[in-house]
Amino acid sequence: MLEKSFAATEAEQRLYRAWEQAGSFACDPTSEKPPFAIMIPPPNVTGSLHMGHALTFTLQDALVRYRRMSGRDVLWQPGTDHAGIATQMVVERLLGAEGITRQELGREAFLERVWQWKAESGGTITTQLRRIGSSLDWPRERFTMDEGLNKAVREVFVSLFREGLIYRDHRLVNWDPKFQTAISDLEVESRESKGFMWHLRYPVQGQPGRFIVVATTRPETMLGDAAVAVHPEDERYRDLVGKFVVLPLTGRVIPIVADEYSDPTKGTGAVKITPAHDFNDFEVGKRHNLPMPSILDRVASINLDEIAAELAPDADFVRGLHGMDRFKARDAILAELERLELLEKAEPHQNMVPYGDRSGVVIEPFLTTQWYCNAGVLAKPAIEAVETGRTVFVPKQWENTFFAWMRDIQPWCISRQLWWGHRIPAWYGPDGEVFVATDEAEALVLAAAHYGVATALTQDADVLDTWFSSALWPFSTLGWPDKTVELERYYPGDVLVTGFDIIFFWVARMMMMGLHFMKQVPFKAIYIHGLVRDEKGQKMSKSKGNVIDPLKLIEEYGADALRFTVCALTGPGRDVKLGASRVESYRSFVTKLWNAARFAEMNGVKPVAGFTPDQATSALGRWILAEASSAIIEATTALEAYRFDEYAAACYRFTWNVFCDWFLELAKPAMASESDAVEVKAVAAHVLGLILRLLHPVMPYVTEELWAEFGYGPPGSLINTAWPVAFDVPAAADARAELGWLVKFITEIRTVRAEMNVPPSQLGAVLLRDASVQTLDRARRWFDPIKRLARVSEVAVLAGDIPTQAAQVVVDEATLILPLAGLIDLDAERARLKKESDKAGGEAEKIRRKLENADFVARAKPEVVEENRERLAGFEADQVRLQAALARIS
RNA sequence: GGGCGCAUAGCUCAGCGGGAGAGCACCACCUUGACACGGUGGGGGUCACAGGUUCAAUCCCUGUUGCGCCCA
Repeated sequence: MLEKSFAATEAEQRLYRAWEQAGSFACDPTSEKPPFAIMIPPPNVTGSLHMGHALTFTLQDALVRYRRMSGRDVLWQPGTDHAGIATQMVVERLLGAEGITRQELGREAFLERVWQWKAESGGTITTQLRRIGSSLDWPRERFTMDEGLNKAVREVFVSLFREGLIYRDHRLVNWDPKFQTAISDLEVESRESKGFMWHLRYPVQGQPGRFIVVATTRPETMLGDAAVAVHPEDERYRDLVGKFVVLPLTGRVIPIVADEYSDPTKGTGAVKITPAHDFNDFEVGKRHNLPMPSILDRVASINLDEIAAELAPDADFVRGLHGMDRFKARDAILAELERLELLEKAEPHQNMVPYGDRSGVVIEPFLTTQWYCNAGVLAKPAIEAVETGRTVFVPKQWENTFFAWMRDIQPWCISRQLWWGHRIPAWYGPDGEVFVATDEAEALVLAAAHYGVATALTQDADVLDTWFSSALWPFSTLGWPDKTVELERYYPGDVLVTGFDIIFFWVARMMMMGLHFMKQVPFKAIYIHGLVRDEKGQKMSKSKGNVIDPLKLIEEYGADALRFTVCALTGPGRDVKLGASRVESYRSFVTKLWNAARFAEMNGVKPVAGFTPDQATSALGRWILAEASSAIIEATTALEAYRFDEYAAACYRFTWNVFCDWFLELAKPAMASESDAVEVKAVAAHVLGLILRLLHPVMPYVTEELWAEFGYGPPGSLINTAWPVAFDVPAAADARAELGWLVKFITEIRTVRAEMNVPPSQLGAVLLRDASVQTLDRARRWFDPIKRLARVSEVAVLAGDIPTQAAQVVVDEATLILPLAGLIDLDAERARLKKESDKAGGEAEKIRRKLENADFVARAKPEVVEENRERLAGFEADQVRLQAALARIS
């Protein structure tokens, strides 16, 4: 016997363990079934489960469970990525607590510590993914730093290098002075901040007293200025182009150049050009062949090495800046310029300042030599794959975002000055010659060939961007570069599920690498979901304090409730606004299902071996079976279209509003009757089984629990039970018509009784007037349910005049008379009938006007015209009957 | 500045060329033989605004306003 309520926590742990131990999540490469593969965008190994994970993994798990039940051999590939910076940070922080730095420890010992940390703590996220029920194929779990994946990384690097698609280049990168590494422009967030636009006066050489005023937000970089640029068409400065200015403080002479980058409408129209410290200036510098001195070092302190030779002999102030922090140097330089009367003004200014998203410090454009990948070339096939529909975005609009980014993709800086990551497989000879090879032995062979003698080499100290290895995930996890059965079978994957914020990160890179190395797209579809926000629609963030912990929600309401909530709220292209109250209200649905099952069990409902829908003979049975079949179609269609909201709604509606509200209520008398009980129970069992199957992808625990409890199959077997398919029910249309009538009949009586404030405890008679034989028949047949549900003592044909005190209701051709002596307010009843009649009249009038329009009748589709004629007839008939009812009591 | 999206009941959102819907919240009644995490009934909307196309517009087009996001 089922407990009074569902003990989610206990069931979740027990069932998940059972599934995992039974190997229920495993794919089977030898299977005859068609494969279905989802690669997760690997979560960060340092991460812990947040609502974003809860969303994406719930949706993926629903898809995966649905496909598994639909007879596909499902591979849902789990794993994590090594998250270079994040992981290194975590371990450095631990070392910090012991009072040691990574440098003191040394590279090798440090990496050992990272692996040790990974072994101890790297499983947090994977444990938590189990909590929300993710049916990932755990024995196949991979890590981007695994041996096999490392092999793939080296293979790819060498291969792209030899094709000329990976190369070294000296250009600006986004430099994080805290971590002292290059970072991706995607790891940089622009924050609006209140700063100043400082106007600096640069003296024109040879024209004493004449200045050119440049406006800048970063005065400290003036030490590295290589030119002043003005717009070629700017009249104010035309005569100065080709002349020089004496750079204040340093005494260096730099040219005034004409370049369209300078915007005459902004600031003074003249801009200082610091090629080594600004991305735009870098381009200007290249156009004009300017020197590019850096004046900051790796930690963003002033470094004069590259400008020392050109410093004026008396530039002691500048010499004193060496080693000073960039922001202190800014203050010092401004003070000095002011003293020299070279600071014309300082205007308050809103500007965008780049910050490292992990370090939180201001990012510096920094001139270094790094490894680059020619993303422009790799992007072309990826763009084409989406253009030709080999990969489709769902919803489609996201392909615009993808195109916009891919068509303007910049060279991808793939080297990082970190220790934790895939070491770049490049070795240098004593003269700096580079040898790229999959391992050192091969590099030594190359070097020996190059130099003519065996030559010792030094490996590049840097590691690759984490996304370089994540990009290979869709095929590296399957064993590439080896030709494995898995690779053959599960590549390309069916769908990648992720948030739109990830399009640039994994999606784009996986597409590029997948197409280049596998010659096929990595996934046929990309389903893009929204972000999870709080109930007010605010982004969740620690600083706002509005973060919701999915594990807490699971503890409080159960994983099924959380999962159902997520599905129900996931519409296409919409963010998910989620709060505890939403989960709480959907938990009611879990409880409702539980209670319905409990009721069924109490009434001896049990699956009947060999029962099929075509055996049903009763209208009630045929009706609920036909409704169930419709629900199967709705749920399946929704899942096929990634409409998680519609899937959830279809299940909810059928279970609650059809099965519980009507079928079970109507079945109560039948279950108690000798003659009808057998069939109705068999039907109930059948339909409940269908409900459990339909709901399993979204509510795996409660459905699996009930599945076993009722003996539909052994414990833990629902996960591998076939997804239901729609079926025919004999005389379904008749059953639907009959039950449709019954529902309407009961509802109408309920409505009028409620409006007349008749207490439910008081039963009343229903007298029929003008009822057809069929209606009389039905009323007789369904008397028990009508009695129960509409609080009716008897249904009879009206004999003679209607009682003086009665309410009247029109149901189709019949008028129902409810004698309510002592309970009815005749004025109120007249008002009610008049309102009803007016409503019908109003509708009728609207349609009549439409039908009187010759254009409408001539041009509208015939079926629309016909439908309107029928509706008009219906409203007119209702109005006539309501008028008649009104006349009888006036 | 460029691009994308959104605006429908108090809230969250479906619908999307021919009858304005759901869930939650709200109000009233009901401890009826699974369920008060329940049952029954009800109220509530110039479908942002202004034009246009059409026999017909919440739905398509244009513009306006407001909000959100992405890119520069």
